[in-house]
Amino acid sequence: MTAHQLDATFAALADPTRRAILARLASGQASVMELAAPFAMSQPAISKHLKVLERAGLVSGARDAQRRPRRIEPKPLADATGWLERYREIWEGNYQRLDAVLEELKASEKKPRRKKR
Amino acid sequence: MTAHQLDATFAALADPTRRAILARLASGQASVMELAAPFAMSQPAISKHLKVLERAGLVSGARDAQRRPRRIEPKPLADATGWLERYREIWEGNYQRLDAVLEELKASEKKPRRKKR
DNA sequence: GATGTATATAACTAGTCGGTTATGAATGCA
DNA sequence: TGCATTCATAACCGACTAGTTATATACATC
Repeated sequence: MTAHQLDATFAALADPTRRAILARLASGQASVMELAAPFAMSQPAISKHLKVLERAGLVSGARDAQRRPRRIEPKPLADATGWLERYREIWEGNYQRLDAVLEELKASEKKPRRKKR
Repeated sequence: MTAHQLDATFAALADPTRRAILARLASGQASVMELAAPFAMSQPAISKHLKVLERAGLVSGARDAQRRPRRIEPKPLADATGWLERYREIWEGNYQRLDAVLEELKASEKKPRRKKR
């Protein structure tokens, strides 16, 4: 999983319309018209959002006559979740207190040039 | 947790420099100069990235003389992870086969106006 | 008080984003 | 064949992004 893929995945997730589309697709595939229905937005706008999602690999499309039903692709979403979870335990551990301790250590082992406030 | 907060969080994560900054901060707080060191990028560019991270609430800054050491803020990151995980089991469950079944059902209960391929 | 260091801010630029309207292409149906 | 439906694409626009250089601010040190 490359950095570029993560870029595209998180960028795709950074828009409420696209997140809503993904949420809708989580409950099953849907056509463009079906996906567009809930939004006060033109059909081409939805097609553009779908293109962003497809370019990120989060969604794929089949063909059924004129319809292009889309479905979710779980893999890159799992990768993005995985990236976040790699750091989760560190983030949620109480390292802020540890930071302070390390900072004190660093400050005292060098010549103490910083003034406390 | 509002949609706007999720927007800001995912947008902040959609840049490799900012993800690297977060990864660095996961191992302890750091000053701007320390954060800038690994990148072939000017100091103002890093300050701007930090501003994006702060505006999203992912990072907070203290003050220590001229230095502005930053640390990670786990809460909004946990919220974003939470959003992804809400759908994870659906995404990863084998709903694609189920989609097909549902589609067949829908097609057969209405007048079958669609032609199979 | 002068100088150096760490950081922020301003002004600028090129490129991307998210929307629009208009139009075209593929398909099903009368 | 002709019409309706579904969807994509093109051209355009204003706002934002990610970088730059130059400069200002705040503080420590000499």
